[in-house]
Amino acid sequence: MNSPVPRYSGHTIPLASHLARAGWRALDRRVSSTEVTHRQMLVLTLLEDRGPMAQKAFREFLGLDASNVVGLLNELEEQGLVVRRRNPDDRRQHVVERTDAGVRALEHTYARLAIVEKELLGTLTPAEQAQLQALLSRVVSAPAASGTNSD
Amino acid sequence: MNSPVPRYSGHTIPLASHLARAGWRALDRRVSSTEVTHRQMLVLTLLEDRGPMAQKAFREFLGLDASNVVGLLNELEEQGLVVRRRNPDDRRQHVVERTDAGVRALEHTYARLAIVEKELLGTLTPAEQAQLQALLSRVVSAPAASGTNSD
DNA sequence: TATTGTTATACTCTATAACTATA
DNA sequence: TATAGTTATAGAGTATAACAATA
Repeated sequence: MNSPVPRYSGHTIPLASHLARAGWRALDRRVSSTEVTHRQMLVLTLLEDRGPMAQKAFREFLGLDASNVVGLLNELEEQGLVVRRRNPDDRRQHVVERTDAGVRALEHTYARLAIVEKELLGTLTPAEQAQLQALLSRVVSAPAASGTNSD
Repeated sequence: MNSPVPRYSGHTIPLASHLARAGWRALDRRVSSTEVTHRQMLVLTLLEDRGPMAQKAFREFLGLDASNVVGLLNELEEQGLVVRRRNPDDRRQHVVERTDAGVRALEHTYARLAIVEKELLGTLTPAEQAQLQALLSRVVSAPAASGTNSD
């Protein structure tokens, strides 16, 4: 089929949403049962980018509710991909850290994601792909787009 | 807070996802009970972009499952924002069309979306915002990124 | 027999509130 | 009293399969 497609009347958020949905669908379809879901990947990625951190931070940076973070970390801990340990300086906090298996699992999933992105972004030149990524990165890094729930 | 933020290790899909999630959250928070949800907006937008169409098309263009489309259209029809009528040439099909109220509701929601995007994309110059939108638009319009469920 | 749309259903994702343990 | 994390629960979003009507 020659791909008639919504234009979303010139707005950016619906376009980003469309790309993200297509990307996650393609990724989860490609990921075997020994690997991680796309939501688990977000958690592992944040740990890769920023090192061990308290659970509170996942809520802030990922825009996830605290109760979701608990469930996601439970899954990852059961699979042996992260560990939770108490912070001795403030025993209310759990410091979350990746295991070696967690590092490997993320790398494995990244390989899958790279394939998906190659397919989805294939109409853009490499330079344009880099440009798209840079623009999105700046937007997401801006205060307003951080996952803050304004609470 | 000075907004430390995930970098997602240089991938595009997670960045698009982050922006989309932040955008929908901000939009739905801003939308009153007399307005439409962001998923309903996608349906109305497709009708605006492409005119009256059968329900099958929503599945293809939006990447939504057929059963979801039914529910979404039920909501919109109950609110009087779309109408379904049988296609006389193929009585299996329902042709979906916006009502005047549907047109107005979409315009109203677009005004909200414009405010949200102004906030979220504010770190980019207008030229960069246009560039981002153009790149996303090309990606989404490419065959691979259409909501095709490969079935 | 194949297709469009519908229903029933279950599973995933997200949000809210009440709770605990620490501070 | 406030904060980090947990649990219970409900609601939104999504996917699968069986079905009715029509082709």
